[in-house]
Amino acid sequence: MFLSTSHNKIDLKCRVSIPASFRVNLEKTNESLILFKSLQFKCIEGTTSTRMQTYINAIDELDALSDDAFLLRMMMADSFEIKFDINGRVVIPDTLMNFAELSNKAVFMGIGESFYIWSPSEYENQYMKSKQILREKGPPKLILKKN
Amino acid sequence: MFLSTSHNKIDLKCRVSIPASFRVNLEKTNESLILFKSLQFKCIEGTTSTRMQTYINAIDELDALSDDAFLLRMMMADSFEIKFDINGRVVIPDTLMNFAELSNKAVFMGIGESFYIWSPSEYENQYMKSKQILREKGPPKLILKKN
DNA sequence: CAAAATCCCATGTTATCCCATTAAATTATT
DNA sequence: AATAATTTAATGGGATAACATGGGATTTTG
Repeated sequence: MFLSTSHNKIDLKCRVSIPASFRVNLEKTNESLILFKSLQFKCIEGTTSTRMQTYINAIDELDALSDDAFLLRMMMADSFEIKFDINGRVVIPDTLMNFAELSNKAVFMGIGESFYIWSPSEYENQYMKSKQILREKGPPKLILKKN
Repeated sequence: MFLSTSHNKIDLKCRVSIPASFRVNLEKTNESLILFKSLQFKCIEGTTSTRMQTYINAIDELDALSDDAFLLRMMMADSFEIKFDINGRVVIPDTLMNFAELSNKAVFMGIGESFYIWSPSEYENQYMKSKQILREKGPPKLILKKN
């Protein structure tokens, strides 16, 4: 499970430390890390290789000519299998740096099955936005039980 | 799995480097590389020999006299088992070069179980198209579904 | 024997590995 | 409880290896 938020520095080589708790989460199941462009936000999404594999398997079950299949294939094309260095750092690929408009700071935000990497300013925007929605519409109606 | 995108040069001998991560993916399962004409796009598709075998098996489950079976057999006829040189390069067969309208640049696009090889311009077209679909229809539904 | 395909080595660039250092957090000691 | 000691985490930078590519030598083929 990926939880909590932390602010780390991106150096000149585009290296950044993945928060230790996130790393432990990957290591204990011996999974590798996948980074890809979020389809919803201007941020990078990180997840496990097994979760990515379920997406890949899902493609085969769709109509190969459908828009959904097309978008999922594009998502794979914008995905990267990322290796850690001995200190728990990764290099963020150029295309992802540009897409999320990252420069020297990254905000890691754990959201359960995956996590987001934001630029500080974009993170601030989304954070404000969520507070406003909460004020206007109240807490979400969660359905915890499956039917 | 085949992930991410890279732009490589095709030299005068029609040689091109297969991205290292794709090669590793093939080597670790000791599979050979198959290249063939995409049935959907103006591009070359690359995949593993075992996945090609699943295509072959799929033909037998179709009506042998159907158009689908006919098209799949034609696909096999335009397929090539490709050998690497010592540096991880392959030679792209003439018919595939022509089919995908390749000249001196190739865009390798990993899409999970296989990958595409595009001309830069055709790649650009498809990429733009995907961004437009995403804008108009939003992310694919399956991505929101939890397992 | 000529033309083409294949093999093998050379090179520049980029990414990766490894060690050193700083900062933070945790535990131990008085 | 305060401070010292130890561990863990985050960052910086240089050495090394890997990758993509060019070009020549050798083999194959028609």
